[in-house]
Amino acid sequence: MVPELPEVESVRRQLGPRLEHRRVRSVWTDPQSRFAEVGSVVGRRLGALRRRGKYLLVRLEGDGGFRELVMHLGMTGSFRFRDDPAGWIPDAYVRATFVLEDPDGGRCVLDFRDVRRFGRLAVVPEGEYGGIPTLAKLGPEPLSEDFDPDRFHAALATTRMPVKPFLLTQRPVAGVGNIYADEALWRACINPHARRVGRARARVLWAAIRDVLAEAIDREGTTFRDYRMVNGASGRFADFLAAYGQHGRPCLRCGTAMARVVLAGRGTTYCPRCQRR
DNA sequence: CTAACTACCTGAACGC
DNA sequence: TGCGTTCAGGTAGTTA
Repeated sequence: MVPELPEVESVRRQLGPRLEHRRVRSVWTDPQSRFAEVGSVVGRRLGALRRRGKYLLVRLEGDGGFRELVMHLGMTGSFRFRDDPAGWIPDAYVRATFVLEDPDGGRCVLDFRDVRRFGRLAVVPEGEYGGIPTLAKLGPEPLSEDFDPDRFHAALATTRMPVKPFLLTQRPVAGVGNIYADEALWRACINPHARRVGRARARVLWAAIRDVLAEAIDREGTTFRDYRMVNGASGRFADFLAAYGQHGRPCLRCGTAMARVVLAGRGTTYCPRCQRR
């Protein structure tokens, strides 16, 4: 449901080729959604669509210094092309619409739809994320070489927060949200309340994060409720969840009933036997 | 500076 | 059937 790194990466792969090198002809934004500054993308040519954590970034090519369009799907954000063969009728939840023109003059219409309005669209000078604090302090990309097991262990040692809420801050690693935090901790047999994670267990968690995110990207993410691909399809990782949403079901490793608690205000599912404190 | 708390937002699910 | 309440949760802003 919730767009985390695998979901955002899947969106990036589908959306990117259809944005790059196109020029923005016009933009409409929902006045209630505080996206007014996005109007400044009109006339700009779009560079490659990149991703950092759960953020999508597009360089805006134009006069003077480069600026950047920063997009976050929040809880329920999605992009759809209105010329989609499956048909896409804009509804009350479309918060922004981009009319794009390709170099041959062909036009297409891209809608940003977001029921709960947690999504964000912003335009900033390229790389200047001071107004987007989570992006400014974002940890390393988990599937890049910047994500190093020893540095991850060191990062975990800098806080006294329980490990799961700390993962959700996006500081030790980028892009892990509630679903994949529960999955990675289950795989690593680490209790979500743990306040100290030793070097060896940090390495296991490091590997678990990389593995679960890579597997979820292979299946185009998890669709729990709202999340959809740009083409409207659902992600196929939901059937492979071992922890998230599985409370009451037997643990896939030991058969003990999975437990659910609220930790730092977030629903948290774990195996009380495999993931002992 | 860190960490804890709350607001934001709305449909779905739930309870009586 | 209908109405009110609770839940979901990523991020940002505020407070201690």
